[in-house]
Amino acid sequence: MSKLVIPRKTVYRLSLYYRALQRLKANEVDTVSSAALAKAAGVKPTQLRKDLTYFGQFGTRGLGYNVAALSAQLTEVLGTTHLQPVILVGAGHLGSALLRYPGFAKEGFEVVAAFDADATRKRSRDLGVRVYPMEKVEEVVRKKRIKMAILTVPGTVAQEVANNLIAAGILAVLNFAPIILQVPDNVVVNNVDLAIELENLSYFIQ
Amino acid sequence: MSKLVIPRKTVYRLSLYYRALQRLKANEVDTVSSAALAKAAGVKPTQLRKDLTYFGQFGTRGLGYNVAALSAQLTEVLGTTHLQPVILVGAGHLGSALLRYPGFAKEGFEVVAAFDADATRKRSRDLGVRVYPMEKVEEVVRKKRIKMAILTVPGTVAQEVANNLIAAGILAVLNFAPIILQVPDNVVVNNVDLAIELENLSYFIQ
DNA sequence: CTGTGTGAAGGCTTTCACAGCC
DNA sequence: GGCTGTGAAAGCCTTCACACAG
Repeated sequence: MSKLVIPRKTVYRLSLYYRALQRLKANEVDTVSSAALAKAAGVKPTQLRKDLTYFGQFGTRGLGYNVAALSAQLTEVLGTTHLQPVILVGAGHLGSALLRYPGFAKEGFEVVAAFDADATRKRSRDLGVRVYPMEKVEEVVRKKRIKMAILTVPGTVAQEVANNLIAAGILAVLNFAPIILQVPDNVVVNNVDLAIELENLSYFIQ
Repeated sequence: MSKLVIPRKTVYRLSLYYRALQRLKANEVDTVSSAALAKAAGVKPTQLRKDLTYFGQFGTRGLGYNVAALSAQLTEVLGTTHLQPVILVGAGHLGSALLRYPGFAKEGFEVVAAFDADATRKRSRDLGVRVYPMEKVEEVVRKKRIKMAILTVPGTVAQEVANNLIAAGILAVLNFAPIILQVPDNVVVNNVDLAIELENLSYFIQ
């Protein structure tokens, strides 16, 4: 009922809160105030409280939030209760590094297969997952009903590859190529553009 | 005079426009309408025009924008006219991949040195830049007057390492560690959190 | 007295609508 | 006629102020 009314930015911050809660849990803290949690997440306390009200009331007045309970609620809202399979397309330098990046598995994502135009060149290194030739991508996506893809191919072919992925059934793309993908309305794209992040930083220290 | 009033989000989009213009230039297009450029950058035409008015008038009514001229103006505003030296701290999988990533140099950033707690383990591979032990970081930052750092150390030590960098004179950090860094007001941080981006995508395809 | 929940106010961005110029 | 430049309106998000609960 409430899902569609949660603002995009709030959803994003929920992940930050969740992260911070995991750290608190690891430190065996079991209650936290909005002030403390907000600081850990880099936001203002009122914003944290407002964000939480979008999907319920979880705190105890005068006390704060129960770490375990709030954590569970966030998992629920974010839909990260079950593992989500992901493919990686483009096993160059960046793609290979991401395959070895432990952060995805830690947050509940499993990279089940990787694809590259030149599958053989990468197979030799141990990437922990099989690298298939690009031609296989549609077949695998369809068969395993994969919905999410990490796209680390060169910008020149990114749109074309994205089109194929979408045709095969991919609904969400984490795009590292430095172009804006044109996609249908039902497909979500998040862009990670490292050069732009640097450029942006450099502006603010001029 | 105008720099401080340009909204943060506008600055970010200026980089997108710049990118799109480079592609147009490569294709020898020399005039572009706000509609076409906006599409390439993934925004609405009115937004593009509004963004540009923050620092001047560059178009010709009835015609559009001169690609080369607008491109030059953006370089000016973004302060990317001269090369900006950057250091990379933490040469693990992700850090090493970033060292080999051609996108930084292409956009005017030179990674001049890398640092790692275990400097020797990485030196063997050809990363195109020297990997120094972590203890050297303050010295290098001070001597070379480096202002920007890419932080790819584990989350557990990220805050501590960031403190050292800032003490040495770093003013901007591109942070890949999955924590929110607490920094003084004069320091800028941009966070890139790959797991959160994936989590965010997964929410929207539930 | 501490700390949450929330309507209302405020501020920031985006979008509209159209005047102005080529 | 086509397309930019821009004040005004709308929309969205954040912050405030304070009621309320433990």
